[in-house]
Parts: sequence; C-alpha cells; structure tokens
Amino acid sequence: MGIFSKTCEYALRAVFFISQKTSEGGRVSIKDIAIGIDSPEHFLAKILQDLSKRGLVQSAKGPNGGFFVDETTLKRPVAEIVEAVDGNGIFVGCALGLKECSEKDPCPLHNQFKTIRDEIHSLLRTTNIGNFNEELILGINSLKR
Amino acid sequence: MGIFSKTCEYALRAVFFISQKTSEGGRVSIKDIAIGIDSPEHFLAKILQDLSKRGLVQSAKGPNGGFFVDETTLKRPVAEIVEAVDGNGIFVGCALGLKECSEKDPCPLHNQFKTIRDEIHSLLRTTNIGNFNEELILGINSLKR
DNA sequence: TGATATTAATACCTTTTTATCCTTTTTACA
DNA sequence: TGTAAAAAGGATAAAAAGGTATTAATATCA
Ligand code: FES
Ligand code: FES
Repeated sequence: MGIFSKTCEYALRAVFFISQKTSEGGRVSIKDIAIGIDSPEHFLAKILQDLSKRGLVQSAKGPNGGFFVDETTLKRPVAEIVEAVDGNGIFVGCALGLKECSEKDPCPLHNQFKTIRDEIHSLLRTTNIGNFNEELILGINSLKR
Repeated sequence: MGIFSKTCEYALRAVFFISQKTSEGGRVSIKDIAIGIDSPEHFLAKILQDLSKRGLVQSAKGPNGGFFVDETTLKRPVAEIVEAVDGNGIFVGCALGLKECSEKDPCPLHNQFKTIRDEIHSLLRTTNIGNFNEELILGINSLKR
C-alpha cells in the first residue's frame, strides 16, 4: 500500500477528474468517472456519496445530472479530501504509532520524521483542488494507469 | 492510520526495543517486548516470527531463550523492516495509486510528492536498526504511549 | 400532465486484507 | 526424563475493499 488508503487514492483521483471536467464545462457521471480514473464503479459511488455530503463535490440527480465542483470548492485545499477520507493521522500522527507525537516524549524517528510529515501537510494544504485542471486538460498529468 | 501499517509500527518498535535490550546484554521474551512497547502480545508474536524468518531479528527457544539481534543485523537499515512488512509501495509507489509512478506519465502530485517520498526512503535507508540504542537507554527516546 | 429514461443515493452482500487470539512444538535444565 | 519456559504455527475476528440490487429524484417528451 502507498501512503494513502486505496479509498483515499480513488477519492483524490475522482475529485481531480471532476474538477477537470467541470472546468471544461460539464457534469460527469459516476460511470464516466470510474472509466476516467480506472476505479471500481460502485465503490467509487460510495466514496463520492460521502464527499458530496461533506460538500467536497457537488452532485445533481436525474438526466443531465452528475458530479461537478463549484467555484469555492475549486479553491479548497487537497488536504481536506485526505482528511475527510483517511483522517489527520498522516499529518499529526507518530511514525511508530505512539498515542501522540510529542517533543516531550519522542519516538526514535521523531526528529527526522516530523520534518517530512510537515512537508506532506504543507504540500497538501497549499495545493487546491482546481490546481491541476490545465495540466489535466493538456494531458501533461494523468489519472489512470 | 499513520504512514505505516499498525503491523509495521509494532515491528519497528519491537526491533528497536530488542536492539536496545541486546545492547544492554540480554535476550528478551515476547511478553516483555509486548509490555515494553505496549502492543498486543500474540499479534506481536506473529510479526516477530516473520521478522525472524527473514533474519531481521534472531531468536532462541526454550528457557533463557528470547529475541536478540546480532552484530550484522544492528547495521542493517530500518528501511528493510518497513519493506519486509509493508512492501516497497511507500518508497516507489504513486501517491494517487497509479499502477506505476513515472516521469513519463505523472499524476498531478508527482513532482512534489516524489521529493518527499525520496526523503522518506533516504531517511530509512541511512538510519540503521542499532542507531537509537543510546537514546533509548538514556530514556531520551520512547517506544510506548 | 403523466410516462419514461437517466442518474445519484441507499442498503446489503462477498471477498480480501489486516489484526488478534489460541494451540503446538522446541529446548534448557532440574 | 519430566517440566516449565519460550518461540513457532495455525485458527479466528474485524476492517477495508469491492460487488449486486434497489430506491429515490428529476429532466424531458409524448
Ligand atoms: S513521537 Fe513519533 S513521530 Fe513524533
Ligand atoms: S506518478 Fe503519482 S507520484 Fe509519480
């Protein structure tokens, strides 16, 4: 497994995909998202359902419905998706799973790990959901394979 | 969940603990390790069994038996434990779970993520199992709570 | 208006992976 | 050679991942 859970990987890919399609001017169905990011369709549906409840994507039922992201959502940081799905463990948790990461009672890896962990947090807080639309449209970035 | 699996967290804490005890001159039983790192005893047994097979810790059965690490093991990098338990996904895998991370067909997070991922890899390759014995003996570093 | 097709939402089930507990085998030593 | 200490191995439980089926909402058209 990578650094995120599979659920979170799908969530990120899906949101980037929806964001791109929205910026190209259209809604997109679960089916198309699943194809576009190469993920199991019904599992993805459940993930999007959850993100939708949290307002991290928008949805509309019925013909011509589908998922999209509004202006404000485009500006929200990617970290919010990760936090919604995997929690904030990756941002604040101890590398060795101690109850809490602390300067007072640090694990062996603490000093070096904290730096890296903060970089991850910073990266995901400073990039927002709509950041990659251009690159995706141009095909510079990929969301499948 | 943190950056490593729970199994991996226990494995790392256990190996550090065994390493410390060895350097203090003694073998240590699963029971004592479980107490020392605050982990479920029988789950830990399973993990150590596996690490033992791979030669990442040494063991002796029977009375006065227990776990210990030999000289060469002390010098092996921490990365080997992580790789044995969680695989190398965290070192080489794509952040968004694409089949493979590539410069040719990068995901949106690739450029910035690769740097961080390499730092993690580097950190774990350059620190070895015995590195923290002193700090642990002195109580500067902690393996429980 | 009412039927219909389209689409997301919900509920439930199966498989796989991860985490935990219980039993057997080995071994030093009295 | 019996016994207790200890690791190794096997069985079980819980959680994550993935799949199936049904329901609810809604735009469109006859
Ligand atoms: S205490 Fe372990 S990372 Fe801070
Ligand atoms: S392609 Fe995703 S991290 Fe390299």
